[in-house]
Amino acid sequence: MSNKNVFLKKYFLMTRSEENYLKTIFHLGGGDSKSITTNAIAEQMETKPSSVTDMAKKLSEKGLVDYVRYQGVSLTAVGVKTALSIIRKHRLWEVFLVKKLDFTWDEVHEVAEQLEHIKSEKLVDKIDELLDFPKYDPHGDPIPTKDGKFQERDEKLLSEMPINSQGVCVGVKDSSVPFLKFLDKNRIALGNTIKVLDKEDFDNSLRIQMDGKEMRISHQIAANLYVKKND
Amino acid sequence: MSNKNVFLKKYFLMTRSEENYLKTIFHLGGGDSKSITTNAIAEQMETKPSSVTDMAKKLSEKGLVDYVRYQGVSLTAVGVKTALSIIRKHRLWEVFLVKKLDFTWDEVHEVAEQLEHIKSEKLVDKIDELLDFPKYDPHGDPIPTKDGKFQERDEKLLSEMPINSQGVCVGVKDSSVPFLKFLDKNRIALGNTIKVLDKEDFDNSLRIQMDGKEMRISHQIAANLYVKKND
DNA sequence: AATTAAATTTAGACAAATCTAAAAATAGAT
DNA sequence: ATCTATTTTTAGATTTGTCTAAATTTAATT
Repeated sequence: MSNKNVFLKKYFLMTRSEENYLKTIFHLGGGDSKSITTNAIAEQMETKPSSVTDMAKKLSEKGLVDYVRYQGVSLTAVGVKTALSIIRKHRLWEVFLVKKLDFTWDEVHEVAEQLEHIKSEKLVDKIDELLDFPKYDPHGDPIPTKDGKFQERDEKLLSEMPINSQGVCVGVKDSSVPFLKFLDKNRIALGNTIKVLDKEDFDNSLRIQMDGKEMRISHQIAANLYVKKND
Repeated sequence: MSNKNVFLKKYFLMTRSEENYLKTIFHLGGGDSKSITTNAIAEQMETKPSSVTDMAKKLSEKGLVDYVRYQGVSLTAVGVKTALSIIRKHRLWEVFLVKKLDFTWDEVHEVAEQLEHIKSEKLVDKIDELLDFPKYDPHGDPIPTKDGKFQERDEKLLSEMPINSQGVCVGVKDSSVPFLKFLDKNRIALGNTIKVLDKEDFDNSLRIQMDGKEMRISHQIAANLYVKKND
């Protein structure tokens, strides 16, 4: 292997495992120069803290994270950029699966976890174009742009909306399969307009109007649905 | 890990490396119970014969190949089925890249090498459906069906066609990037009708008619183009 | 400030996939 | 039938990513 390739390998080629660590650290908030503990990362990734320590050293060597022994890790600028590019791929693939291949929103995550590691810049850009440059994935999470910008959402949890206000359902906080299946079964989908009719003091459940018909939902549901206020 | 998962791991979950070996053995003819030498496999995969020996033992343990020391390997029925499912995925993804994302036929192979390892039966079937169940990939190679059937092509090399016969260009024998780029540059594409006007005894070059206009091509080109005889 | 509990790291081991160098088996030529 | 030359395998080492168990550091409590 030539010197040049050694350079490339060390600084540009990411293994699947390294990519997964970066993604997890980002999701735990390590992009805001906040230190994330090895324990937190281990728990999230269902691995052991000692394995995380090993990887922390490796990513630190590569300049992707700042790592201080016993203090945890945070992403460097390059680390953030790399994490965002993986998240971008993940979310674009999710949109593709739902929009082009009729996957339901609880089926997409597992497959996208694999597809996000495919290495081809042209492929991602073309998928983006095919989907007409979507801004949000099927769970309502924003898709980072090619240059790593994140468009923030001006949204609220349904549980925080005042009585008589209304908005469009734009995302979920909990994207676990059981929750998504529950939403499907109750015909709650992204894009639906929801109006808060009443709140029950006793259990914080809500009476809402959606697509003309009234229904009652628990606080637990309302606290996991993001709504974009109409006005 | 439960007993059941151990079973699943040993007998169903294939690593990327295992899949690549099976695919290579199939392409070298190991599907016809012909023994393929470790040297041939090593050369094709750009690895060392000793590595192939290790993998041969492992695949043999799993019942995917028959391996006799010093004699080489051939695929078992299960091995053939597995190889075909990988080849099916590879070729479907190639069609997808060309038809839906405007990749050129010399760009698709490298990306398809990655995509072929994505594990989701639903994904493959849906891609197949989206493409309207194509029978051939962009290089003219047949796509195995879901149940592992291979439709054979009734085709000839252009170099073997008699004078004054004509046919439709359906595939390439050599699918290297330089050859594919050459074809692109000379406007030779799958689907074109080609008529053999004359053969030159001296160098075996051909005078052909394609899309109304005449041209001369070398024997080397003609010996790498598959044509389906019209009548 | 000392002690204890919790978190984190180190040291050493393991499995997968590869390699090199040496040993063994096969095939071809005389 | 024997002797080479080639092919193939073995044995042992390496890298990556993981683990367990022990040691170390930090944080919390009194």
